[in-house]
Order: sequence, then C-alpha cells, then structure tokens
Amino acid sequence: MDAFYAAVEVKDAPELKDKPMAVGSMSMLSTSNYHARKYGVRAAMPGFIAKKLCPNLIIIPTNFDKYRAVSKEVQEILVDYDPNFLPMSLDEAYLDITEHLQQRQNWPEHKRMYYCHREVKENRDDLQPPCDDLGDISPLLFEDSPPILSQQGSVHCEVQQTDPHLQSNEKELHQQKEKIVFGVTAEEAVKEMRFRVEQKTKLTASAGIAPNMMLSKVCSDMNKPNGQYRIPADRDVVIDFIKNLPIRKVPGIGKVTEKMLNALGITTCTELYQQGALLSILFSESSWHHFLQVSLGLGDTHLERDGDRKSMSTERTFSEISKAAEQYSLCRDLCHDLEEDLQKEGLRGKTVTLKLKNVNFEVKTRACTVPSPV
DNA sequence: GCGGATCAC
DNA sequence: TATGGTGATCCGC
Repeated sequence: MDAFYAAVEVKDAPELKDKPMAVGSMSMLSTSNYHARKYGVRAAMPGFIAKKLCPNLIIIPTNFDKYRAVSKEVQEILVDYDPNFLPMSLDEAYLDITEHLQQRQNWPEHKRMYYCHREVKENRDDLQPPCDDLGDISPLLFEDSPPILSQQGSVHCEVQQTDPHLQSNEKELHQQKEKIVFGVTAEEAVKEMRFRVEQKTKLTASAGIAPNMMLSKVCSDMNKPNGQYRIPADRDVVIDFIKNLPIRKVPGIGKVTEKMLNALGITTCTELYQQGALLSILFSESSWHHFLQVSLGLGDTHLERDGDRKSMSTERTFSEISKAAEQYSLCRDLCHDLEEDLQKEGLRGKTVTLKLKNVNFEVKTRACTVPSPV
C-alpha cells in the first residue's frame, strides 16, 4: 500500500490531501505522504527534525486500529489470488499467483469483469459544483493519464460506459457505473487486484511481479506509487534487470552491509558477482552464498509461512534516570506489560528477556523463565 | 546457549 | 523537549 498510514489518515481527513503530513510523533514518524517527501520527510525520521525540513508539516498520531481494519479489507481481496498469501506487515504481502493464473486462462469474461463505482452527487443549488467533488473519486481511473489503464500491456483491458440513465435518480445519489474487463495475464490479474483494492478502500497500492520473492520485492518499488512492474521468467531479462541494480535495493542488504560492500568498490549486483572470490574470503559462507544468489537474480520461489513465534519482548526508551527506585519502577512496568502480552497468547513457562534501553546506556536483565501462572 | 549486530517493517 | 518497538537471523564466543 502506498504511504499506507498517511493515506488512511488523509482519506479520513480530506483537508489534509494537498498538505505535507506524516503519521507518528515528534519523536518518530512512521510514514509521510508524498507532499512531505518532497521536503525530505521520510519514515523513521524524528518528527522534530521533519518539522525543521518542513515547518508546515502536519503530524497525525498513529491509529493502529484503523490501519488494521483497512489492512483486513485489503487482505480479503488478496485471498482470491492466493489463499496462502504471506503478509509481511499491515501494508505489504507476498502472493504466489501461479495457480490463479492457470485457472484464470479458462475464465470467461464475466469472471474478470468489474464495475467501477463512483458516487456522483446530484446537482443541487446548495451543493458545490460537481467538479469540486472529484476529490472523492479514484484518481486511478479518472485522471487524465490513468496509471493503471495507460500502462503497457493493458490492451486486454476494456472500459465501457453504461447508460447513466439506467442508474440515475436514486434519492440524491446515483451510481455511475463503468464496466471493466481485465485480461488473463499476470499483469492484468495484478491490475485487477489493485483496482479492487482501490475501489474498496479508496487507497492505492503498488506491486512487483517476478519469478521469485527477491525480485518481486525490488520490482514493487519501481513504479511506486500506484504502479506495477513485471520481470518475466526469462534468464536474459533477469540478468539484465539485475545488472545495474544497486545492492542497497536488495532486501536483506541494509545500511551496514552496503557500507562494507561499498568499501570493496561494490555498488551494483554485477560488481557483487565479479567480486565473488573476494567475498568468499571476507564473509561467512552463508553471507557469500546469499550475495551470489542475489547477484544472479535468484530468490525464494516458495512462500513459507512463519511457524510459531520464537520470542516475545518488550522494550522502552526512556530519559536518563539515576534513582534506583525509578529504575525499579520502570522494570516493574516492563514486566507487567510483558506479562499482559504473554497472557494474550496464553504463553506460560517461556523464556523472556527484559530490556531497558537508553540512548547512552543499555541495561539488560538476564533471561528468566516465566512462572506458570505468572 | 547467549548476546551483539544487522535487518525489515 | 525531542531519534521507536518487535521479531528474526547470523555469527563469534
């Protein structure tokens, strides 16, 4: 989902739409809308710094319950394409649409047909002119260059307008429907998926289509926001795509690894491959193996669902305190919170770690076993 | 087996 | 004023 938390908040408070805004607090932002990003305001940035970059930034506190509810709506659509899909967070998931595509080849048109519903207010003297209501309408299908319909490969996609008179005159609103038929290719299926998500939630999503998870993740960033990108299952195309790909784009290669590889003169995946011998000496076997896989465009093709959780923890950042009583009090609060979390999953007799964390120092209690009952 | 480092979100 | 919280993995010891 594009700028998910921010998009949800803007949807619920349309006056924010054209303003730079972010979700989070003065201490930490979760995400920002695209207006704010123009100023360099990014996720994981402290709000007070974001404010220096963009003094007009509006910061909305997080409403996780809302995001969870929207996330559920989206996931109800994803199930149709892969009942075994793998959510990575509230706004991101992997799907294996191999089987869906096989089925889809034989689907008659009506199973790939959707009505684009759009609420149109009747002209009334006490209402604003209808053109001012366009804010309610999906940019997806009604902007001058609609991203989904104008993308390559959309030739299978038809848009027809039904007779508006058939639907009109229902109280103050009438439904103006447009019929859309999606094709049978992977791209069409994914466009359909994103179309349904936007129709249902009024939020846009981006997608990557590729032969494995690593590549699809990278692809999903290519045409963000509100776009998609496909790498066909073709060795030459994959190699070509990987060739100039900055290693930092690869999931699993973070800031630290990037710096280490940069120090070796490695910036792209081609260089990653070329330095294989050096890497096999400097890094562990498994790291080297991972680098090699990446540099060849290889990745997991199987969506493995996580098993049981392996740990549960609670941590809190606090301002510097030196009084023992206050420190103990914090410990007790942490223990209490962790106990509650354990209760929620009915976990007892598990090993837990309590962690006290401060900017300048970190105190860790030893792991202990939660008595049963706590 | 543990803790530190790293990473994703 | 002010830089988060949770879970996973890898690796050295």
